[in-house]
Amino acid sequence: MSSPRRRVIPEATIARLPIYQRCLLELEAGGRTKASSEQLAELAGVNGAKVRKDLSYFGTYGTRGVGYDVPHLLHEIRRELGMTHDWPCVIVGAGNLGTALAKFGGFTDRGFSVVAIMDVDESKVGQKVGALTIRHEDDLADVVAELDISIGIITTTAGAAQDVADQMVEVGIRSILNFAPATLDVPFGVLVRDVDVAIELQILAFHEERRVLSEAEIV
Amino acid sequence: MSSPRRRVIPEATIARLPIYQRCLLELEAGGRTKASSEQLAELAGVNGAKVRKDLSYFGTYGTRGVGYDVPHLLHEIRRELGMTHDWPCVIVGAGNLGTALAKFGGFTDRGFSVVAIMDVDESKVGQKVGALTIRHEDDLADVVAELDISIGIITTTAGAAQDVADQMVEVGIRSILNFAPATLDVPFGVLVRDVDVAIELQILAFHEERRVLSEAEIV
DNA sequence: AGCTGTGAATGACTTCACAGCA
DNA sequence: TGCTGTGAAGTCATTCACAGCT
Repeated sequence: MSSPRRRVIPEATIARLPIYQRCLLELEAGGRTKASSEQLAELAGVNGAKVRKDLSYFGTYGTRGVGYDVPHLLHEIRRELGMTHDWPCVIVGAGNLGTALAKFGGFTDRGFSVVAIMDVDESKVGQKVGALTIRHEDDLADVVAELDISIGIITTTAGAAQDVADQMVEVGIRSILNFAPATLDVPFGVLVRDVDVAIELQILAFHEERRVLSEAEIV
Repeated sequence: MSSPRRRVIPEATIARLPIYQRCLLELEAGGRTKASSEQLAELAGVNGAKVRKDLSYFGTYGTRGVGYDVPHLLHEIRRELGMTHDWPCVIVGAGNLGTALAKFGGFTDRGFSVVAIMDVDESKVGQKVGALTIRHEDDLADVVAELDISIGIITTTAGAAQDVADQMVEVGIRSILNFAPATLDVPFGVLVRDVDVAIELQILAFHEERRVLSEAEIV
C-alpha cells in the first residue's frame, strides 16, 4: 500500500521472466485470456510452484480458483523487464558475429535495437552493415551519448575484449553482453553477461563423455 | 585406488571447467608451469576456495605449498571434458545464424567441428556453406549415422524447433544446443542447453531498469 | 472445488576456516 | 611457511504443503 514492492528478486527468478513472457505471448497469440500456474509451467518447462513463487515476488497478479489473466500478467512482466521502451545497443567488433548480430532483426521486436557498430580496424570503418555504417571504436563516447545507449555488446576477439570493456565502462555503459571467450574484469555496479557457445558445447560434451563411460561400466 | 573417482559433480562445477581450461591455456601460452588456486581464480573471475573445491571433485591434482602443475591440470580437465577427441556436430536450420555458425571456425580448435548443415527448405538444399553442402533435413538419420554425430545444433525458427528436436532424438542424438527461442520438450536422458541472446539482453535490461528506478528513489 | 500465495522444509551451491602435507 | 583439500557453516534456490480467497 504505502511502500511499493521492491524486495530483492532472486537472480534465478529474473532469468526466468523472459521465458514466462515468451510463453504468455504464445498464449495471447492463441487467444487464451487465462492461464493457471501449471499451464504456464508446462509451457516454460518448469513446475507450478516455481511459477507461483517467481510471480509472487512482483505482486499478486493471479486470482485464486481461476489463474492468471494473460494480458495483465504479460503487461506486468513487460514492465518489470523494462520492455515498455526500446533499448538502443552498440556492438563493438565488426567481425562475423558482430555483423551477423547487427543484421539480425530478431531482437528489435523484443525491444532491443542495434543502433551502432564499431571496430578498431580502419579498413572496416565506413563500410555498411545493413543500414548502419561501421564507426571507429574511438568514437564510442560520442556514439553512446548521441544515441543514448546503455547496453554494450562485445564481439571482438578474446584479446581485445578487456580493452573494449574498459572503454565501455569509461563512457558510462553499465550493462555488457560479452561474446568474447574472456573473463572480463569490471568495477562493481557494472553487469556483464557472457555468451560462449564453445562453453555450452563443452558442457554437452562432458555429459556425453560421461554417458559413454557409464554405459561401458554397465557392460 | 580400487574404484575410480566417479562422484556426482555439481552442474555449477561442470560449467566452470571450460573456463578453467581457457585460463590454463593462457597460462601455458605464457610459459607458466605452476599456478595456485588463487592465481587461477583471479583469471577465472571466481575465488580460490571455489577453484579448489571444483578441482577436488576430480582428484587431487595439486601440490600443497606449491599449487597446480599447469600442463598436468590442463590435461586432466581436457580429459574430463572429453576434449581428447573431436566432436562432430550437425546444424539444423541454414538461416543466418546456422550458416554463420557453420562458417565460423572458432569451435574447431576447441574440439568441435560442424560436419553437416541441413534445412527443410528445398531451395536451400544443395547450396554451399563454406566447405559444406546443405542437405535436406529428412536425411538426418543417414547423416548422423554416416558422420557419427552425437551433438545437434538447432538454429531454426521457434516454430520449427520442437519438430527438429523430435527428429534429433529419434535418430539417437542426446545432446542438443538450442538457439531457437522455444522451450524444448525432450525425453529423460536427452540434454538440451539453450542459448538465447534476447533473454540475456532482457536480463541486462531488467537490472538497468531497476538501476534507474533506484536512483530516482534516492533523489 | 480450484488455484493462488507463501511459510517451512529440503536441497544445491558457495564460502569459511583450518588440519595436514610438501 | 605456503598452499591444498575438505568438513562445517552459511547462503541461495527449489519444492512441499496447505491456509485462504473466489
